[in-house]
Amino acid sequence: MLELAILGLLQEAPMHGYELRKELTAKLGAIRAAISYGSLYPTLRRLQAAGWITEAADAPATAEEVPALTSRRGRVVYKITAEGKERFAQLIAQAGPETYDDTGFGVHFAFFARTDQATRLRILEGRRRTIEERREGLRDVLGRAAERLDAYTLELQRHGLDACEREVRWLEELIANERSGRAPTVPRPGTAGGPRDNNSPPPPGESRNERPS
Amino acid sequence: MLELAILGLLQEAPMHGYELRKELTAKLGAIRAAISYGSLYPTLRRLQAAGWITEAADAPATAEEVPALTSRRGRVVYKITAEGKERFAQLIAQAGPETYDDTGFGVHFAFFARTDQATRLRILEGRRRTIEERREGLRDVLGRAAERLDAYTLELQRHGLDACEREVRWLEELIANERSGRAPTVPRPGTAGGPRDNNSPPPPGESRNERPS
DNA sequence: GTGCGATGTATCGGTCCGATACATCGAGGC
DNA sequence: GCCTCGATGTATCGGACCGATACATCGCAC
Repeated sequence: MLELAILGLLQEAPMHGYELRKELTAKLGAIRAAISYGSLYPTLRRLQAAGWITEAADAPATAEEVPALTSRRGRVVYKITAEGKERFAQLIAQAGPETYDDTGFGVHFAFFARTDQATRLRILEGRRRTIEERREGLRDVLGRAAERLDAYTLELQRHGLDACEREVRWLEELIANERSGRAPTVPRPGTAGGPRDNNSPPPPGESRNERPS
Repeated sequence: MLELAILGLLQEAPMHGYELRKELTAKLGAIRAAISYGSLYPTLRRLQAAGWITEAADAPATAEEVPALTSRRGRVVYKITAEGKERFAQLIAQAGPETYDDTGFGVHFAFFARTDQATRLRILEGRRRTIEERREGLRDVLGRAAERLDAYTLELQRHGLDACEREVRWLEELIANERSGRAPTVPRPGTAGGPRDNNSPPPPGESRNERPS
């Protein structure tokens, strides 16, 4: 998964590790906390060894030589290679079971802008299937084994069931949109904050964003 | 986490590996797919080495000897030791950062029936804090970096933000209940199955599933 | 002039997963 | 009577990822 995410991000711009982690966190913030360096750096090394990315030490400010003072190691900028782009295309197009679990789906979805429509549809439907099965499992437990479980465990299952039902509905919307060629936006009744406003009302002073919709 | 879950389950009854996995899946189905044997068996070995569980080969049917025919290995039943119970109590009572991530919180919550109220409150509030921070991160990205991101990534963030807000509300309810000594049940508008019943109505006869919607 | 937080690269031990292998047992078909 | 097939059951191995930790530089506030 990390491999796919890194390749995808480097396709937009060359980056060094630290930056990569920040972008990764921004892009995948909805599905995982933050990528650990203990995963990131080894993976970068692996990708480099495979020839999918290359190291491009960033030139200091002016093109002037700066002759090895204190042997400044500095940041290591990685960029994707042609083989790397191929690899990305191959990874993004294939959909196995690991594409449907929480993390795998999230990463794939985050790069849907670089995925063709048929694959998008396939992944959305696979994910829906997976969540529907999880939902049935929870319903089973809540129905069959309810008296064996304590109130807290039960409440946990109910909350999980709720989340499943919600996600299935979300996926249905996305699938419908996908089929009709509309933009991937799901209507949301009363989003955070405003009672009837569609987007987050920016505090006056720094008003950056227009309204996207 | 697995260690805590195993110790918790074995506190209810001795079990063998396969059974343990099924119970684990039932109890934690809301937060993780299924425990892999590649985690389960090594962990069991580790717990046994630490003296927290012991192996108790189950006696075949009658107490009669069954003299080593085909060297039937059979199932290995594990039971918790006194030290194991201590270990469980210690693990369940302490709350660090790893107690607040998705998996850690889920496991702790699943054993809230064996946790004292002060700890429950501490964990619920820590979890709320964690989710609030995640929520703020998502709001930031949606507000500040919206124009840098494509429509799919944006939709993913919105869905994540939604889930965060929902979970915070759920936690608020649970915290309020906890403080007032009520049962850990959160009111749910149109739950699956019953329109007004509070608990699972055991279906008469064999008619398993009513109509879900 | 100095401490401190952000930036930046890197490794190590440990947890957990997915694939795989293999053996037993009861039910059902033929 | 035989045979296959799915559920039950134990186990290992390589790999992905995390959390803790270490260390170095830079700019800025005090």
